[in-house]
Amino acid sequence: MIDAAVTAFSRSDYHTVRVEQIAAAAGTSKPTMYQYLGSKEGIFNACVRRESERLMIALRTAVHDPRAARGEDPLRRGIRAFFGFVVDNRESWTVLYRRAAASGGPFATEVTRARERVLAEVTDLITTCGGLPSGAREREAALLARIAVGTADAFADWLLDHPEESPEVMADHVTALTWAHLDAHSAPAGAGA
Amino acid sequence: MIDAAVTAFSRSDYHTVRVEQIAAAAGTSKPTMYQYLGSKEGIFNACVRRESERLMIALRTAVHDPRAARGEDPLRRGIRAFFGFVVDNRESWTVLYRRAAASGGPFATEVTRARERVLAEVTDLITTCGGLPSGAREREAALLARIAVGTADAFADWLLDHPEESPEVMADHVTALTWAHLDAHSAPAGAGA
Amino acid sequence: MIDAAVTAFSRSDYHTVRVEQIAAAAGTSKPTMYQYLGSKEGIFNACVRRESERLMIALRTAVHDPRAARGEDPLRRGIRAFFGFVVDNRESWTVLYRRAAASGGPFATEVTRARERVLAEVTDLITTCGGLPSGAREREAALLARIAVGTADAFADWLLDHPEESPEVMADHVTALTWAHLDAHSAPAGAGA
Amino acid sequence: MIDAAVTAFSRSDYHTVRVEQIAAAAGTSKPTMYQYLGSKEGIFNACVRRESERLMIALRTAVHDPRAARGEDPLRRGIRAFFGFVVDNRESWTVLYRRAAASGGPFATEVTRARERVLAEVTDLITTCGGLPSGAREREAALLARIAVGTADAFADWLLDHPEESPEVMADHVTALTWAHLDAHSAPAGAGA
DNA sequence: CATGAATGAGGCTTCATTCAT
DNA sequence: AATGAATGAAGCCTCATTCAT
Repeated sequence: MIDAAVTAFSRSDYHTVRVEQIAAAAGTSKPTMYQYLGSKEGIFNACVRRESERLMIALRTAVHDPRAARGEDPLRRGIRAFFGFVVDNRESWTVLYRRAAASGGPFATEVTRARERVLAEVTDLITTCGGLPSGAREREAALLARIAVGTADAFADWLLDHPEESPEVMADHVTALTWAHLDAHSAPAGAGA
Repeated sequence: MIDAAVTAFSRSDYHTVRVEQIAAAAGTSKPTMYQYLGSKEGIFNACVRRESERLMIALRTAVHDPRAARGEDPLRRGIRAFFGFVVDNRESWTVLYRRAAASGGPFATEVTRARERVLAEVTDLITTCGGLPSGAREREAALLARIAVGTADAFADWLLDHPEESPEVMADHVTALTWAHLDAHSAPAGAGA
Repeated sequence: MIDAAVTAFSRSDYHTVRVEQIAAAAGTSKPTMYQYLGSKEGIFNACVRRESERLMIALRTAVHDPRAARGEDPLRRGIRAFFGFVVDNRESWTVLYRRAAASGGPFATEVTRARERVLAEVTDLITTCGGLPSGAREREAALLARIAVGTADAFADWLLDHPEESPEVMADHVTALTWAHLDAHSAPAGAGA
Repeated sequence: MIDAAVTAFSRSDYHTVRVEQIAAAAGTSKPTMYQYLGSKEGIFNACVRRESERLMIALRTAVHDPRAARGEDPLRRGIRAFFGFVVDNRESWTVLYRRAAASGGPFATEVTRARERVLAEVTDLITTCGGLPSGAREREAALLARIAVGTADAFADWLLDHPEESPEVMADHVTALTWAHLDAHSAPAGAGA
């Protein structure tokens, strides 16, 4: 039922999606949805909450995965998981990130917070993984998280037009990019790397 | 009059913005707006068109600026201009990029095209400036453009929460980042850069 | 529900009738009407279709009525039924004939066609009933139909101002008039008949 | 200027005609029209008044025409003139009769009255011309007038589809019809003439 | 409990109508 | 005197939301 809602909200604007549309896609009727989710905003929030949770789990699982190779960088595993999630769950990602970015003002309680939660999680990932060079504080981690998120978003778009690209390779790019920024930050003079 | 519309559309969702609201902010009345722009979609399209144009001009001007230092990289000047535009014209940028990204389906003729135009312009900038290392084709330029745009977007957000940061320095970061990606792309090994 | 619409449309111009007005008269609300009829034009078309059907049925029933006196002219029975319908259902008639005549251009799909359908039905009645004198072709039947319709319309108006008149007697007048025209047409000399 | 209005009002419904449309057709601008006619209703009333006057004059002129043949029936001359007017001035007639018939309630002061004025004039024509047989009172004249008007209207429509018909011959039909009715009225039994 | 049917509230759009030029 | 530009008022339509079944 929420699945249908996620799909719908990922395809169109919040205001463009009609509750009846979601109900039909979910194989039920409007009143039933209202019984369970309370309101349209409730439906949307439920979507955000659930997909948000899924992303968090994917991230944490990847980072703390005991089966992971010892030698691999936890940060790298995290980035890979994050990036993979965005690519594999484009609908979820759209609802989580794009719709949240689109809503101006305190539209839905959960909506704007969702973006922050995503950002916070990625920031946390970067921070706790200790990938930051000496002198880098959490502030830098936050900026880095935003850039990583923006990059992943851009890349997901890119894959739409170029399906032949390998997500794996691209994940490497993003990781490299992140590291590159860490270095660049240490010496923000300008050119080179 | 379009100014008011841009401000409004940057603050809220397309559907949330009320035409009367724009009219009031523009110091005029609804019918007057309809006389000039035809419809709500017309108003929005006008915004997109104008801001789009402003961005293009900013970009081209910066690249071909004869007053620029001889030795400076045209690509760098372009990136700087682009980035500066996003930071200095957050409202324009929101309308141009975020709103366009948020609209699902072929919402407005101009809207989805705006995003592509922005992307195309940046791609063009990267391509024609010859900043790409040997072996890089236009496909890489397109990907790079998306990443640059995503990064700039993420960064503009960052500035909102941290106004003490200097846009200048941050512009350098982004430029560095772009270069970093160029390098990373050549050798996507992973670490260092 | 359509009853209320017919009454409303018979009382005022199409544009003067307010949908809310109809809804109120029907004991329901605007959205309900739109759910069933789709649009204001849909409401009007529904009226035209239904009343049109009623007229057709009244006509055909009268002509083929097996209980009718053997010796009576089918044409006469038809004219009587037609005339009776116009007099007894002034609202229906107004919607079917006057509103259709008033609409300039191809206003509503059903509207202009309604008038033609009425005319066609009456023409058909006259033609098939074989009431035409020798030498009369279908062209004369069509003209005759128009005149009969116009006469009935004029007469219905007359009854409004003179309620004391007996419709029965007047129906005879119209029938006589129709016959008279048939004769007049054969010898359009001018006087007497 | 009124010419343009008459043409416009004959082509479309009162509400469908836009004042700007009339102004454009008249080669002037809206404010100018308002200066002269005061309001949209004023414009319409002016049309009705003028065309009404034209019809009256045509009728009276024909009836009292001293140049007319001595032996010809004045009533016949009147009917002929009336009928000719309807055919030759379809626009005027539409505004005068059809639009008036369409307006329900006390729409425009002049409008509903126009129809009555037309009817009254024709009634007067019939009455004063003394064509009525003994025993006929003005009531019969009024009914007769309505029927004549309705017939003329129907006939004008007919001519649209059959331009090859001669108005002259048809005028004879109508006159014959009128006489026929006079006779029928004397013996409203039914058939024959 | 789950649904078909109903509605209250509100948005976009359009005209008839009037000032400043 | 004639007009381009501006607006107040009002209508159609839609959608989130709720009763009776």
